[in-house]
Amino acid sequence: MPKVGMEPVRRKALVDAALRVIGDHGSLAVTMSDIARQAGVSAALAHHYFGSKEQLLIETIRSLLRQLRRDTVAALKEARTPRERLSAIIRVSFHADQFTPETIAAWLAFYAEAQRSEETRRFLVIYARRLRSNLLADLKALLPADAAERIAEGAAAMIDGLYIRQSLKSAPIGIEASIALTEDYVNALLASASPSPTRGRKNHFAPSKDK
Amino acid sequence: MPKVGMEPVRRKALVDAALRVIGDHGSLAVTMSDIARQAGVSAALAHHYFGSKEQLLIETIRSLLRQLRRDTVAALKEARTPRERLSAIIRVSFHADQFTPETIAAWLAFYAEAQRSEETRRFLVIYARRLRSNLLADLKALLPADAAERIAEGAAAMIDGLYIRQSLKSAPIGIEASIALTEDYVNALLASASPSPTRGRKNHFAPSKDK
DNA sequence: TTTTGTTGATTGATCAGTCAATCAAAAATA
DNA sequence: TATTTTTGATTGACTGATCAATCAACAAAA
Repeated sequence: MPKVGMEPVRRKALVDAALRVIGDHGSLAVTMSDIARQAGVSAALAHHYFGSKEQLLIETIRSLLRQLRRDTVAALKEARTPRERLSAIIRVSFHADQFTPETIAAWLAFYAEAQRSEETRRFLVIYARRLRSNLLADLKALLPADAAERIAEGAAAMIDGLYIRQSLKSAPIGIEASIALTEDYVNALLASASPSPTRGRKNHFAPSKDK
Repeated sequence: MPKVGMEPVRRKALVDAALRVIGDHGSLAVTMSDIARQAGVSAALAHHYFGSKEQLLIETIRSLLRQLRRDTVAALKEARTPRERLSAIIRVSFHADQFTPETIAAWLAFYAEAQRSEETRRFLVIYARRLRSNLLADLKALLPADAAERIAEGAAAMIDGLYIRQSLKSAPIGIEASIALTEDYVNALLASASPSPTRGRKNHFAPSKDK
């Protein structure tokens, strides 16, 4: 069995195993032994390749993000108009792979971890920014910048909120319904922010100051 | 110092301490010693009154929920019309006490814990249901039931999503902006769901089933 | 003296991380 | 080609730290 060139194979196996174990267990409080067992190697080997548990977890979240970016790029490639691209972004967010209980649990665990681990937080901030700016780019083609920014913020929040609500597994909402809900939001706010594309917008964002 | 009738005092002190320590630390992986120290007693006493760490955490989340319900009931008492009540519910969700980094971190930690602890999950489900049904009750006074249900779901998701995004502390959104965003959503969907209150609604919620 | 409140010390379990040793492929050398 | 050396892969066993939970004991009311 012992051969040369095992490193990339083991690293991938361990990262994949970590994702699965974390997803099943619903928490980052899993042992290196659990992860290593899932990957079919010893815990010592996991330490050998990653140095520490924290580092393995960092690599794991990176892999989650990489997958999401791959999916997003692929989906955007198919879309023609800004409006289509918006739908593509929304669809990817609820893509079947991402929306399993295990993956949702893993995301949630990383969000919690981000409260303590600066590096984990950085990665999640990257995700949040990316989602927001993807939405923003296309919204700006349809709306004035200030309205576009608000809607991007709102849509991103709704997507994240649908995720977290899904994590409770009570009255699960379903992929299609989640997409529909987010699309509805975008449609309704596009309509209300530019009833006619040129003028007469109502300002829903009353700049009321904190009480 | 030892006097009789300490039990309720200590219980409250410990629960409050737990909330603070969890909020600061951003995780439930805090020790009984940490909590007890914050409350000014020994770890053994915390075990004496709560039996186990898990039980103390359960009581802590209950207290969080109790506070939220108190605030909600109070806010609803002031509101007259269904539309006012909707605004009251939204406002309470982002009430200053609830929207501090510490409290948000605590909520997030409990969401993560809910993946493992059945009892924690039950409490969060109660919260989710309560938010949804509060919104629903007033929306039903303004809209047909099916539209009301969708908007309630969407608004609840947006509220939770704004929370989770806030937890990342990058580009924090702020209380008033969060309220405005949610209000905007409700306004826009009220408008789009009943352009004239009687007929002509568009059905944004295509009942497409999950593939 | 009984009850209630309280703690320091201890126990037992769990885990991340380390280390020395083993094994087999690859490379170097004869 | 045959033999030796080197190197990467791999692990079991161990260590040190942490922590929840327990317990025996003590102090102050009742």
